[in-house]
Amino acid sequence: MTVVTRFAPSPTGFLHIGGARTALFNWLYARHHGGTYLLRIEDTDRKRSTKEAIDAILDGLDWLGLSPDGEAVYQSANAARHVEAAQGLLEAGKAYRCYCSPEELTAMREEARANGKPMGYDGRWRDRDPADAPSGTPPVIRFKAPREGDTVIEDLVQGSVTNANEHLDDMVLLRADGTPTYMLGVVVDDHDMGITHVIRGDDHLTNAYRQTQLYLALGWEPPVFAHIPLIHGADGGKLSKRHGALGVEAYREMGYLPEALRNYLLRLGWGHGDDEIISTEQAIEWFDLDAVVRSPARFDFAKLDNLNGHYLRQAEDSRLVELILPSLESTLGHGLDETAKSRLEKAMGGLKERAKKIDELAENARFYAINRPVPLDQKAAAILDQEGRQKVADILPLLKAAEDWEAQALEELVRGYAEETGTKLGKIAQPLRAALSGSKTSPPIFDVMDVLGREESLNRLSDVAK
RNA sequence: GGCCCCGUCGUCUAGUGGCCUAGGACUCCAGGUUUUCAUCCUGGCAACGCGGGUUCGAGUCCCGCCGGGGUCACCA
Repeated sequence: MTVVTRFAPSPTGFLHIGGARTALFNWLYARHHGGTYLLRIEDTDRKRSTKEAIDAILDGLDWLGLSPDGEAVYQSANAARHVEAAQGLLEAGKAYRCYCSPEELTAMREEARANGKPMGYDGRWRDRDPADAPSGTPPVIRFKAPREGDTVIEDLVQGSVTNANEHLDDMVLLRADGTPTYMLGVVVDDHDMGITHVIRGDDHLTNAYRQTQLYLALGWEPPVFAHIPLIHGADGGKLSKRHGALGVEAYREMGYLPEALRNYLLRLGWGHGDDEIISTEQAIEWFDLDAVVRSPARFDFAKLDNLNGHYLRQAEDSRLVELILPSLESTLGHGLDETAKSRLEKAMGGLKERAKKIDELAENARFYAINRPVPLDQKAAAILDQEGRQKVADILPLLKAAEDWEAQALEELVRGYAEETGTKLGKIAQPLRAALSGSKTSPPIFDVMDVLGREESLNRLSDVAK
């Protein structure tokens, strides 16, 4: 059997982090088994679905490298097919018309709650004579769910889970306006799309019982289910879009790399021995549902940051330059010329070692791209006091006379000078750093001079020398 | 409230009856390397929710309790 998975978000909000992980697991499972990974937009509720949300989901998946195999399927486009399935059920006596008004339903629920009874629909129209139907009230179509026995799901993550059928009420298949509900839509679409494995958040676990009953009533074989635990916030509470969870685009804006987020998400709820840094190729080889943990995990930015730092150091310099350009240009207020870009690329090796996120990287790189005079931050100004400026002035002639303007040669030059004058290297390096970068920290100072070039370096130093 | 699921360091996890005086990673702390910062290296703090069983032996199996989460729509 060829594996076919799907990620099926509803376009009522952004692609949040839990959804992203669900997509990742579906993608990984399909890749691992040489199967197909599809995307279906669950826009059955037309009123709450938005174009913006659909775009955000598509963009988010694309950024994460989790674009589907083939075109996205829109559930709303299959409405006719859903209605057809419901009609079939009605004709077969497996569904019925219910004329309860919303008010009646609410009253029913309140009474049940007051009496401590299950709050579901009580099935009052289940076996009622159609002749009792009130005129002028369009009915909803409800599924005639089995009332005896149990529904058992052999879930690949949760194991064998059972629910007594008496706990499940008769769900609505077709609304009074004739439109299909999500519950009907998923079943029909998953069947029609040939989905073999339904991997989703375990908030859908109870739906799986109902859906299994529907599959059976329709004469279809249910797919294999795998319900993965939800991701919680740092406080242990539910992390959902309703509680301020962030969309993946927010992580992108915060300066995270997609491969880092993927690695982090992978380790949230799944493990492979002591392995932490796991490449996508490796993940495809190792991933399977049996290693998915059953308890919910909390989201931890500290670990994400650490992972991101790792992937940042691993990334191509040219790619990193492209990534920092937008924020750099916006804080600088102007575009960068080729000189600046090539400086950045040359400096990137030393820069990426010192940042955990893209925004931080951009900030640290800024001094390479600015025009003189270099603004000094507080710490740098303190270093460049009378004495500091004097140090710069003292060594300036030596640097001006340097034959070879290259990191190693410059270092030898300055070290020689330090030795001759009996000064600690740090005493000279810090003023140079402050003058050149405008702050007290930067990549190795001789590398900085190398990247900046003779003219720019000397000019920046002259600016502060007295 | 009914039903379902979960419970190992602060966090993510390894652990499937003896290899566990519970391992790894992140965070934090202390050292080392170093021209700053960061990287890197070394070391340290830190956990089986509680109570009963079963067993020669339990983090691992069973029961109860407690705690957390999910779900009960003409939303998805």
